[in-house]
Amino acid sequence: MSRYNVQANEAHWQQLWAERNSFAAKDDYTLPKYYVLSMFPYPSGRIHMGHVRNYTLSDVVARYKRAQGFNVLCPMGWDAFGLPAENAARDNKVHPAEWTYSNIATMRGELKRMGLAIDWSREFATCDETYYKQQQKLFIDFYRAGLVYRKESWVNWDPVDHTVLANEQVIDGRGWRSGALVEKRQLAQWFFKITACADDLLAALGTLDRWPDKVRLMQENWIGKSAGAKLRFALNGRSDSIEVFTTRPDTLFGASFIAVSANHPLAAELAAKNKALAAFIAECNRTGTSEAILETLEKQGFDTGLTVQHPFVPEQALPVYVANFVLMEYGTGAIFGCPAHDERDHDFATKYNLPIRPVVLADELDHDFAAAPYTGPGTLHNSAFLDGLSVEAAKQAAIAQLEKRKLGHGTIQYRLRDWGVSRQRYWGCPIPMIHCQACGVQPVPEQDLPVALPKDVSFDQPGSPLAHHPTWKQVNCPQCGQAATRETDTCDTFVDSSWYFARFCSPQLADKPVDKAAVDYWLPVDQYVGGVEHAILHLLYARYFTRAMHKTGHVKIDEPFAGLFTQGMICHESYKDENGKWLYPEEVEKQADGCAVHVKTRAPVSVGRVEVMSKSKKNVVPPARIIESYGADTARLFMLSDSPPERDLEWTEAGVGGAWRYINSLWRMVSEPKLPLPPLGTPRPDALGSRAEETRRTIHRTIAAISQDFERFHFNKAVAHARELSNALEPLDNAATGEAWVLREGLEVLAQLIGPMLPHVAEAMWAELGHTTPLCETRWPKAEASLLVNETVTIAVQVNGKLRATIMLPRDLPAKEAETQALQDAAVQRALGDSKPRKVIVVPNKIVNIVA
RNA sequence: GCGGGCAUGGCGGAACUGGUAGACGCACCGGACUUAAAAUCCGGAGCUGGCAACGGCGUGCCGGUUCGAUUCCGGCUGCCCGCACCA
Repeated sequence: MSRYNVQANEAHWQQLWAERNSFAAKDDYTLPKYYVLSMFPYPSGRIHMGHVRNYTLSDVVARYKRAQGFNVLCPMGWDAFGLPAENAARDNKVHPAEWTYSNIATMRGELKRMGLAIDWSREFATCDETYYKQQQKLFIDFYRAGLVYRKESWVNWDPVDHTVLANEQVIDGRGWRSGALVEKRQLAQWFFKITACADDLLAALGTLDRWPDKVRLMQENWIGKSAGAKLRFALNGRSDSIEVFTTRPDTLFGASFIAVSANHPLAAELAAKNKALAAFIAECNRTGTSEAILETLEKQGFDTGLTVQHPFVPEQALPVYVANFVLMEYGTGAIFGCPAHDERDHDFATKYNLPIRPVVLADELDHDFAAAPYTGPGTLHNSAFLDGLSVEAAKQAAIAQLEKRKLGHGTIQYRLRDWGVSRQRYWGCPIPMIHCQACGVQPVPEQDLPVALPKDVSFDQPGSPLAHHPTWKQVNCPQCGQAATRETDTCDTFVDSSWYFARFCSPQLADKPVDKAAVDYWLPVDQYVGGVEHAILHLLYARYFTRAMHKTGHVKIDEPFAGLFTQGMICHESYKDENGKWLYPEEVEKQADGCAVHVKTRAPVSVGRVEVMSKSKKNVVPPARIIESYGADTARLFMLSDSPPERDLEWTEAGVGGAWRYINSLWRMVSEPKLPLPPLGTPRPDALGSRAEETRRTIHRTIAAISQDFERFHFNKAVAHARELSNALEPLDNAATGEAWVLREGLEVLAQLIGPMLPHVAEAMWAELGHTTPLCETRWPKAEASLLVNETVTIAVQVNGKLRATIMLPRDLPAKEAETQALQDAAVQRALGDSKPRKVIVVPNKIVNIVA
């Protein structure tokens, strides 16, 4: 029995595709195009199973669309800047560039072994000077267009590493690496004005009909639009006022205090003369922003002794507190507290004995305001001109009155904040700006780009290596020529990934970020595939960046990704030894009794939950090993079968075995066919036996089914349909009735249908069947419409809703006749017994239900 | 706390707009081939009663609409995800 030689075959076809340049996207902009993109990988060192799943999914789409005649662009690149390279540099004394490019080389090799239909000629890494030079140009374009600005802002500061931390890098109030208590500090940072697009980013979500609802909803919540009012409270005994934002202007008459953030300018001003307040503010700033802390944190306030005037009741004075629960980053950093109708305000008022004044009453309910606030709908009371109005009407009326008295105005507030892109790191795109004492901030002149990273840097001391570099930042001001300094911050790596998809359209272009004709043709990406973990940040930033590139004349679209698919994660059982240490799957052997032992020591191993593969739990399987022993097709098949791609997938040895067996049986079907196959191109015999006819129906129904499965990303069903077709071809063994011809037709179609999923074995089958042109260059098969409908149909017959028989009837038989036939069935008669049918429901070609 | 999702055999899952629940596979059981094993091939199988023919029960739980509900509606329960002192 000949076995399919996976290694030789896969190498052969991969080489042939490369030689024939089979997957190059054509720069002929008159062809119908299809742009398939996977989220490009970070070159961490090795390909992991998540990559394999991601690229398999996009590869099926790419190959399917290519077979349909589209000019397909499916590129690959590297999201290559980032902190791990600096950590490697510090720990292993290897330069970040060397570490990164060597990882890229390894991973490129691993990816190529997957047999992906990628146009490798377009590959680049974001750390290539040619790429980040163009990014610097974009940065300057954005700066000139007023989309980029620099401002002082509060940041998470790690006092040990001397660096700013992203919110995600603060764990329980401590730096993720140093473990030091994170402080809040004010620092000058570069920002992209994403909030200016907030409303458009929100509204346009409605046009993204090929995005998962979940992702759109997450972005909607992230943008967090809320309508309300901004209003000023005049400070008693001073000439200034405090501005607050509220979504409940209707409850203004229930106000009993004002609270400002610990970082509010007024708090800072007062703290300068008040040590106790300064201590309180320091305490607030020390507390991290982590959820765990916030949940247990008590509301705390510091009475400033100041009071403000109520805007509608001037004689009423409200105390002003500095409070730990008011965020400087949202609204105006100050609120008015209405304890009767807000949970936090109620907590605060209870603690500090402030009045609770109910102003909204529900009609029927008797609410205990001392115990809890009331936040539902109702009618306004004790509120002067608002009395008797509903909450909604009162909001409008209050805003109208504020505007009339020039005390405030209706406004829209977003949760979304401007995108801070400054990072005090080395391995990133340098922000191309120069600080001049005389001229202020100046962009680097275009002819001086790129601002390249210096090679000679040290990672021994904490803080930014660029800032420590002895000479790099010294430069002359492009405006006045005097000595000036470079910006030493680099860009957040999310900037790099915000436009790479556009660069793939013209990756070698030297003088511009993108070629207009190329991006106008290729963009938007027709199908983007990646993990849900990027549902908010990356996808939102890329949407913003595209708008910014539109405004600066680089592209003419706003939405970069027309279709988005978010795949599930790969899971695996986890294992621990007797000492509670995690073990890799390859260190564990499952025994016949179901118990697991260590391969070497034979010590018992406890089998844990099936969890997302992660290095920390060691429940990972390196794809390279699977591909070496079973081949890329097996790995790909496993990824596609069983679990729908949006769901999590459990990696199991048994599942791999099943995939492997199917690959082999596919090869066997063509290499050792049950019947001698007629030569390629033999015309269909005039007379086919009934089994041959029936098999042809299955063949053509499968074409239709798999085509639809591919369109809908139902790859698990596509695999099932392919296997059904394989099973349907098995019984063909009668050469006299045209079955050999049908077998050939079935095998050819099968090879074509599995081609996008299992490209290597499909090519091997295709060649074995006598074809000389590679399968990947042939067109997708068409189903013969006449074979998609049956002349006879199986009708289910129910008695009182219970299935009692199935009968074969001619298609589209009149209801009356179907009814008669159904009633004559023996099983139906038995089920009816003595009772007479009272009513019969006939659904044509489907079901007859007899109600007795 | 707010927002969203999911729940089908031992397991992953299928069932298009309400119409034969369990396709396809994994694991399992039996048989063939083999000195033996592997590989391969054939067959079985939701649970349950029965030698069988045949019957009962079954899509997390309770209820509703319908001739008919995995599918629609209301109410629970359990898991999962996102956001969160957002004013």
